[in-house]
Amino acid sequence: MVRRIRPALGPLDLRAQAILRAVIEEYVLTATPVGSLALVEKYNLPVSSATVRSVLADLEAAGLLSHPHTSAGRVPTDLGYRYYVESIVETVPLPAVEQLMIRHQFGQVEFASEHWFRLAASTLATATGSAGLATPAKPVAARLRRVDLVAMHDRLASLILVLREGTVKQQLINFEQVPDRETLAAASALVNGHLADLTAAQIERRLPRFGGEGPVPDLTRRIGERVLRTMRAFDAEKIEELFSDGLLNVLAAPEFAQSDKVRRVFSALENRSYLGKLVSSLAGGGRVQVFIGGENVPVEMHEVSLVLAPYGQPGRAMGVVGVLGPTRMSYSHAIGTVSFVSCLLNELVDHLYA
Amino acid sequence: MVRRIRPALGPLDLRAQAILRAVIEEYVLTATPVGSLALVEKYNLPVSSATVRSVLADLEAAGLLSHPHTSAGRVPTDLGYRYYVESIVETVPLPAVEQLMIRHQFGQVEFASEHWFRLAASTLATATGSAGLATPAKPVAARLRRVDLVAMHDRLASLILVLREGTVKQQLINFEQVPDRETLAAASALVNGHLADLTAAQIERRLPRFGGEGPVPDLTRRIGERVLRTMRAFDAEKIEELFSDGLLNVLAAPEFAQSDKVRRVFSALENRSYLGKLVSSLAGGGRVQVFIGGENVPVEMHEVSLVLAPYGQPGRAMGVVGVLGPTRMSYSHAIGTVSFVSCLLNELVDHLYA
DNA sequence: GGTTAGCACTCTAGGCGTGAGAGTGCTAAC
DNA sequence: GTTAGCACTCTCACGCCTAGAGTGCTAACC
Repeated sequence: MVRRIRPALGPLDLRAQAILRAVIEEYVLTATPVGSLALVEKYNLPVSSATVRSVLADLEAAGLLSHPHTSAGRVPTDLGYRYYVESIVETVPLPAVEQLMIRHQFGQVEFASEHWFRLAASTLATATGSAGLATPAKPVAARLRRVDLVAMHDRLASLILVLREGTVKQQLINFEQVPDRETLAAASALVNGHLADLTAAQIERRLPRFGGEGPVPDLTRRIGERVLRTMRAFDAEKIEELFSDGLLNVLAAPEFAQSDKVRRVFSALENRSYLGKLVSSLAGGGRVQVFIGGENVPVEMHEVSLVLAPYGQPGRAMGVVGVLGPTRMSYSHAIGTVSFVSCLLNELVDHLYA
Repeated sequence: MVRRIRPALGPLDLRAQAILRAVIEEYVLTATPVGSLALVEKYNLPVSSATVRSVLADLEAAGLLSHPHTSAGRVPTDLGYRYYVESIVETVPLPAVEQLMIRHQFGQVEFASEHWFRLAASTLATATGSAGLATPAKPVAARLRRVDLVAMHDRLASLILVLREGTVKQQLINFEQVPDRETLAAASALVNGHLADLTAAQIERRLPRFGGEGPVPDLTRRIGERVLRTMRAFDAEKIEELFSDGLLNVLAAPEFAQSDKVRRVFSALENRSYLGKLVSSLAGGGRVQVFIGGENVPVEMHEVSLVLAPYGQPGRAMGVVGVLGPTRMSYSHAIGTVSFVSCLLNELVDHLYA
């Protein structure tokens, strides 16, 4: 699903690594091709610019750097970033100050899972200066905790499903005439008795067997079917809810000065199907993963990178948080931040499941 | 709040109106300044280009048209559009075919209010080629229908508020040790008995009076307070939920070829406070309203127009739907579409309230 | 008086050439 | 293996120019 190109070269010698690193970090900073002279001056390299030039030529031959034109400096390729991320950069944990600030923000917010994702996205956005992404922790297979029937008026009732993971789903049901309160309560009690703590699959098996029960068999059956349908829909929906924040950060980057590129980034984010795939591939567990520029399959994402991390409890409920930014992003910082936020969400989800 | 500039001129004579109309419609179509010759040819005007030129000069003097530079054609001003919208264009209802298609879509979707807003936004987006906007129908003052307490595990419970308008709010509550099922049920029954069908203000008055009741007075009191807080928050939140769709449509328009303009449009949409004000000013009732370019207060919205309509039941629950597009948009079509969709939502809300 | 043809005028968009500047790659010396 | 020196290449910014579009004015016309 993700075209992952491994650097097809032996380990670079230390000097080459240092120079690659310098090129990348300088380019991340300035967004302009970097030349040999600038490198020597800014990074106090113990060699002359001529030597640097020959190393740069080697790195270019290896496919790690490229050349917009003859008389321009070097620009990292996707492969260069990949090598940098995997072999050069050390993952620095987020500074304690920032950790504290973020923790504080999470302390401030209303204690309801929905707020956490929004906050995660916006926190990531401000901390990294890119766009923050977050999906809710989605249960692998939702389990019903309880249903409730509430009359809205004499022809409409509201069916409320509380799922074991704390999510609430609501559905409206039309009636010729809504049954009285006791009947509704009896029906939902019956449904609760039979279907509580079951998954959609289990409910489906159980459903035929409690067809004609209770004082109003039709009603019970109807509710049962609605419950099943709703839970099925919930299980099926991929990442319908992908919170994002700070898109403007990304659009402000100089590489998106032309509006068509802006539009491409934009449609990248609307490409839920690809992001959905990434998310589900990540949800298996593991740590922070990085998807650089052209490694992303959709063309509209060839100029952006994703730094994503799963969170939650494997096998129970998983979600993903991360960052979307220009390929030219500070990967070390992004990785550190995403990693921290995912740990934070882990704690919260753990708390939810005790 | 909205700087509304009324055209400060007497009624234009018919020929001038026809020419203004032609200029606007041609400009909407082509996005390039329109010249006198093109007008005569395309719109079969019974006069020569010289005559048209003198009329154009008059319209420009009146502030309805402007001139990018000496040798360019005319471009409508915001005032020109305003005059067009108020005095020239006849509001055409949406063609029956489109009406049917939209109705059909609404028939397909899950019967739950949340889906309607999303659908409204996306329908408007595709129908008008601009960005579609929709806010949920927000009750003037929410009324509690019922609360429910569900244990999640032994230290966490979920408090569920069903509001009379069909909305469901959920909150998590921490415990040292969650009380058993019966206690929770008793407590929520007590709360329901006292607070059902009340607004936040009423609950606040009632709250002190049922302090020490029931088997677990502390619990009851705690829930009561949480209920109040949640309902307060719900009443206070402006248009936290503004669904939008089809932003890419707008960004693709030639007037946003430079990326800084794109960014401005973008931040316009994130400017929830202004949109919120518009929404609440509209929510009083009334029909479709149009806000053209510079009539909008925030600078970042000076190049876009809004066509908004309220829907819902005045005094009970109101929301807003509409369209955001470039100033150069087909107002007649937008007005027709927005009007139709707001009527459709009216029907749905009516159904909700019976 | 309103309308029209004719015409000079104005302004922009785009193609072209030029020169400065940046950075390379090569070579020969260290 | 490293470095200084230097010729070479390419882009970017600037100014110039022309073609084209559209106006505004004037004088003739109905």
